[in-house]
Amino acid sequence: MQTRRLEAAQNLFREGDDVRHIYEVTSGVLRLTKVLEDGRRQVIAFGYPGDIVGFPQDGMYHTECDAISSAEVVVHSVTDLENGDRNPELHQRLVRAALKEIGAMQSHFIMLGRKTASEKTASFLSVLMERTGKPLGAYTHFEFPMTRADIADFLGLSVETVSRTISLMRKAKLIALESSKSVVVLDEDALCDMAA
Amino acid sequence: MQTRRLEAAQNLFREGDDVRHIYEVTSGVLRLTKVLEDGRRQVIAFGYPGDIVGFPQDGMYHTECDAISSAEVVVHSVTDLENGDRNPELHQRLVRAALKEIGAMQSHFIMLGRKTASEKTASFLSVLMERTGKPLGAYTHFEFPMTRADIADFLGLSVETVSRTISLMRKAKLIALESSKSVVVLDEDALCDMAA
DNA sequence: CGTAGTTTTGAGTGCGTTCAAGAGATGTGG
DNA sequence: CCACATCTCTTGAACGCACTCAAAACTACG
Repeated sequence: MQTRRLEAAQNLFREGDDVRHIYEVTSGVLRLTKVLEDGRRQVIAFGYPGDIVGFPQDGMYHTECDAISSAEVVVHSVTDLENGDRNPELHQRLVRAALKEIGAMQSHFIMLGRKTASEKTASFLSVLMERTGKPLGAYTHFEFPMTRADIADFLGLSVETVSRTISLMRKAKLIALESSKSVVVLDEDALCDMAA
Repeated sequence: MQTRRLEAAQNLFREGDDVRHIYEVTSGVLRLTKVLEDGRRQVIAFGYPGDIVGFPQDGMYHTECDAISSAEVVVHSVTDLENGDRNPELHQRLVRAALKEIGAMQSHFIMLGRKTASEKTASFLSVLMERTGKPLGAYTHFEFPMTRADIADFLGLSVETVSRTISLMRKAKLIALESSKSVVVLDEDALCDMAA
């Protein structure tokens, strides 16, 4: 079973590259991005451990993929996704991952299209909390490697709006910041309410 | 091979229903929608002939699916998506369709998150033209069954903005309207430019 | 210690929204 | 077949949310 290590900021694949492998994240966090010619960016997804990235279309990757923290991935042959003969069990796992990806993207759609800046930001923190949070006394603590710009490009907002919204959540005592990338959630219910 | 007919406005499945079948559109147009509790809607995709809808996650549909014109679908067992043993050829076709769906959704993301109202509307008409347009003299003509509200919910805009933007495109002589759902594209290049 | 990148905050603007009203289309029952 | 009700589409006016521009505070790194 082949693995690969990535340093923070290192590229895994680019849009348009031929797909030979798909990757299963085992540690660290990856970022999938699409870019318009004029530089506007959209972060499609973040790849956390357990996620699979690099689904092909017409034999090509359709996003950029970069590590945003040092990370490790298991390398799978794309053949196992396309064909069930070679390794039925792995094949089924990959197909299931693709379906999960579709579901996740569908949820992200309504966020991008129909939620306000506050709702988007609260949803984002809420999901991260569910996925990576650890109890800290009565509260929940988690860290994340993405910058405000990454979050903004994920939510379809400007960096300034993300920062401002997080500041508001701080002032409203929903969260506290240990550093700009380390959060303590003080009021989970209020955070979920805000996510709408 | 089992098929099913749907009348305009008829429901095919709802969010939360157990997935037993997935559907291949053979005629007409379907609409996949997600709805927030307060009524805000997001159209995830339109299902045109050749498209496959109803990909499951955790055994459940994650969108509503309604016909927006009379339509016909081929009914496939969800087993053939999940398992390659029974019908390898069909299985492969369904997996490929799922991957295509992921690619299409990724493109839709940057539209929702990073494009302006004009760019969104032009992209929408542009894609529809590519997919369903027929030559009409030097121009291209096509019709579509979705209302302004459907388009708005697909693009993350208000009905009024969609209507206004289309009116602007009319005044700029990029398009002409035969009726509100029948378009003649007068200047393809300008339309593509506008799509950014 | 200096430089470059990130985050925060402030001020002002503009794009797309909401609210409102009228025109146009579609369908139903008398 | 027409009158009426309903839904869709368009257009106008005014508002407000999130944006851009600008600058300062903070952080990381060589």
